[in-house]
Amino acid sequence: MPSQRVSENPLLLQNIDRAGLPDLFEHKKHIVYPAGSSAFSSSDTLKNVYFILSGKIKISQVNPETSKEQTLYLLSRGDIYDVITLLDGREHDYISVALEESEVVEVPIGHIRELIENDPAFNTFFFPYLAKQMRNMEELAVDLSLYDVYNRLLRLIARNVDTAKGRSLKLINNLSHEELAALVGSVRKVVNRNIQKLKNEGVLEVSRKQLKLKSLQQLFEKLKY
Amino acid sequence: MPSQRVSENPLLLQNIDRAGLPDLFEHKKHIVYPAGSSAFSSSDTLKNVYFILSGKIKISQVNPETSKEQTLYLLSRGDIYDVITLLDGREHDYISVALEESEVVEVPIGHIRELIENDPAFNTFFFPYLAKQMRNMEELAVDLSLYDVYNRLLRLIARNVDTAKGRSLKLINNLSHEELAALVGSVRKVVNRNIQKLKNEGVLEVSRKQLKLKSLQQLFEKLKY
DNA sequence: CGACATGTGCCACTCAGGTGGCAGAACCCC
DNA sequence: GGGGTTCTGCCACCTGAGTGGCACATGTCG
Repeated sequence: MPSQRVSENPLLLQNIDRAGLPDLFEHKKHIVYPAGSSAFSSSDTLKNVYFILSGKIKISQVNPETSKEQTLYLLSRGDIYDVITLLDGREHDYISVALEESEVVEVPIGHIRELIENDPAFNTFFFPYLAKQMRNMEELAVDLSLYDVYNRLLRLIARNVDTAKGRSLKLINNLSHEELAALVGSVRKVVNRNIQKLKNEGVLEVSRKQLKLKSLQQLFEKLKY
Repeated sequence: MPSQRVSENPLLLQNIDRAGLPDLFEHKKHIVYPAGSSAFSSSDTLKNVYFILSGKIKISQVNPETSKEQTLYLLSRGDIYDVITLLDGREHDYISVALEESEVVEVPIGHIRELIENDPAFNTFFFPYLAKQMRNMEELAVDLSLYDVYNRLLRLIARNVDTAKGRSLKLINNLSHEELAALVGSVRKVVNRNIQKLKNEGVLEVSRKQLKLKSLQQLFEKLKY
């Protein structure tokens, strides 16, 4: 079967192996970012779209005055960046850092625009993905505005319980307190304080760069409201 | 000319008069919400999409514990709601209130989905609109996380300087301090404090339910970072 | 193995911003 | 015109969360 269209697979990247994306993207380019390095930039995403194959890439913004940082997206396998520039063609300010070694596929933005125009199957995947991103961002804003750090942490954990694996948390299981702070919009020491509290309350098990759920029930109890 | 397609006008609602949307939307329904009433609900937007013709509709979320409120969107002429449910078909939690008398056109969600599938001209309007919404929500999250109330207010004002009319502010020019607080994620008294400060600094002119820019230059000076 | 970098845990302190309360101004509508 | 509602401005007070500083634990790598 020649040149299978990526869009014929509604789960997109789920079944694509390391070899890369199907032939459709002739100009695709496989890139590996080492842990700690900065990944694509604002000017890159003006020209290309990036499909994340593995790893973890943090997209954040920083207040130059206070140098406080807020993580906006934590990209991992299956994510697409930058959908905003993809939709309107305008530049988008952000900083990106690979939190661990990460593989991505780079595709010229025009190719994806063609897909969106001509390939309904791609869109059955793409539109709900857009919606998910919008919901996530809305949730971040609501969390920041309506909940204190303790509850933001609880909610972050709850969103990342891995229903399959039970006790370990997906996506946030090997982040430093510094990174967790950037995710919930606070600072390291305040996050630490609250993690200690959660530990004492029997919600979490904590070790260096490792959060583990101790009791799902405890978590839900604290979360009730 | 029979049945003009709405999509042939890239500015969509800009040129549509009170009579309503073109015939394309056979099942369209014209609705007027009185000031202070709640508009469409989560279950409404599961079935219909709403095009705002006039007025101001606040979409917000409330923390049931503290009853603090955060405004997520301030819809006015040209806005479409709810794009998230439109994209993924799933329910979306929110509260809506018409801050002034508002006219909308209700269209069954399936009709718009057809437009998106079949009408590229509609999409040249729709996709950038999506991007704008995403940028706005991102900006809200960043503001909440990285700036204090004083600066959030400054930024809110800056985003609403009416380049045409100079001194009066678009969209936020006739809101109570309570509503301004919900917009910037704070509470009435804190917002009041900061508005007084802005007044004393010569940035704003203030009267009941009326903010006016006093000095654009003053504004930009405070905003510099 | 040992030096160095990174991550964690706690202390004491400060302060922006949220709370409660109240008086007076502005507006609305009968 | 007058009673009631909404909005505004200020006060004093409290508290969550950010700051600075430091000791120690855990990794990493030559």
